[in-house]
Amino acid sequence: MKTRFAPSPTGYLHIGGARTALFNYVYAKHNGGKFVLRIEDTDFERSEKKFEDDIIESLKWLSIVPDNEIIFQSERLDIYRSYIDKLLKEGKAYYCFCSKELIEEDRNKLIAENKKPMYIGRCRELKLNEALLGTPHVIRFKVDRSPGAVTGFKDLIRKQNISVSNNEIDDFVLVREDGIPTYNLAVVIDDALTEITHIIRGDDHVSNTPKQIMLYNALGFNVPEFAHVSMILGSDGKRLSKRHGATSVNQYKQEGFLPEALVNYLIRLGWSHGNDEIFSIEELIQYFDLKNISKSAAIFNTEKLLWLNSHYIKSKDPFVLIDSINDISGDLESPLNINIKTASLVDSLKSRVKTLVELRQKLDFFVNKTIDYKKDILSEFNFNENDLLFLKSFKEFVDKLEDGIFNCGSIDLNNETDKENILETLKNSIESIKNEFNGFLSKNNWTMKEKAMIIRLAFVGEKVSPPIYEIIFALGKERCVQRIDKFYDYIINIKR
RNA sequence: GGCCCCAUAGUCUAGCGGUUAGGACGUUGCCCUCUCACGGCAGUAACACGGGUUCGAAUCCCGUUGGGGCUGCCA
Repeated sequence: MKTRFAPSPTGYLHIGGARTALFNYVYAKHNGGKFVLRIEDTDFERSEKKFEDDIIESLKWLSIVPDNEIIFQSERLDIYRSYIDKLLKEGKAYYCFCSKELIEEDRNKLIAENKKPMYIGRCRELKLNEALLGTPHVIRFKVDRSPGAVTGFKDLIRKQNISVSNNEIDDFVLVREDGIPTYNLAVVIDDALTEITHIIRGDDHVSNTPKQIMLYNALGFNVPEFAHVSMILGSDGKRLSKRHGATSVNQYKQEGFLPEALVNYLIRLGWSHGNDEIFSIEELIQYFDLKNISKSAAIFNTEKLLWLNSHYIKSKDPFVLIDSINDISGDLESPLNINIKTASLVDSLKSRVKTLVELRQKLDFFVNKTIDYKKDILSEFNFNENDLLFLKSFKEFVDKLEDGIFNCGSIDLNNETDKENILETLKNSIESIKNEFNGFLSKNNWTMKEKAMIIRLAFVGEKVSPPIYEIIFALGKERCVQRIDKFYDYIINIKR
């Protein structure tokens, strides 16, 4: 049992491609089989190394790992040659010397007559000679034209036979003028030679399948099973394209999505397992079956992807999140320091964001040395003398907090037990701050509700933030005091 | 145009001849609450249409409509 994913490196790994790769991967693993990656780079005009790298990298990021050494079709040209010779010798393929212009003329004529634009078979029975072979030519497949001939196959997803009259199938080109085999020939030879048993691919290949089946038969290969997965559509029901937003896997990574979320989303787009929504890759391998793949096309819905992403972000260890954020931060952002203070904020922020990018952004108040207060936000509040008095005594309170509360000692982050202890230490510190702060409030007959906002504004400059105690802990005494001072001056200024 | 495929809420889907048509995202309301989230509870919304078959159809058949794919010396 063996499946494959065979992208052409003419673009970045597309989410549609990622989904078929995923289907192939989990299906193979579910059945204890192998999953093969093959790069179909026979189109030298459009293939690029950077796309090849992107595809391999993106698959790896998604944890879709092939079992083989990656196969490159461009390195297998000799192999294809021998099979072409065989077809030629057996009269199953023929040389065609018609120029592109001539073909174009034929086409236009047929279209004008309201007929299907197919090759008219001018060279089908041509007598060959040396001189002729020296001129430009392609090699075409000689489709069986006997009356009533039909080619079909059973599709594993549609669970029915799909067949087409041979009259609908052109004498398609097997080898181009430059001697490079076309897609239909190369796939068949490679799939057969690598003994692929199940071909799971996009819907857009259904009409190629009969051609390929003819080739399997002509070359004496066993015909594999076929499963055609419906396509992913954009929000307007049209084929997914750049105007629908991100389409490449790497783009999603850069936008702060977790691979688990993308995998989970992609698999659920067209596949189901009862009412279940959340799947780890291990669970997918356990449950996945072609039986439960939907036949109809699915519209890509970013909202649901965001929900899954927030779900996985919430479940992550803060240190892992810090790594992931640093992994995608650009040159403009300074990398996050890996320490307990950052982790404490990340841990608190992770249930408030939907992407890593958003998470990084919400950390700005902490990462940046100082903050700038925004007039449009602060002008919504009417601060008075009492607020100034509060700030004064609050500053005093913070200043008197024991240094030990903020000091968590040095921790070796590579040490797992240390890492475990971190959370405990963290909890204790925040608990201490909470107790001290509540004592401070009740001593003065103040409540959290009435004082939280002014503190939040002073420390973060925004109306939304993580809980107050956690901010105090993360910021540390010195910066807290600085910000209270700055805020005090700021509101005195606007009062004037 | 021709050929092939598809059709349950805004979206992803469960359903496989008898269900109050189930779940999830979204959305709305409430609870929790130092803000925002998270979480909890409740609500909202669907079988494209028309014919058959059958005691009975979202489920089977045919047609209509709508959508997608292919129609390359791209894959």
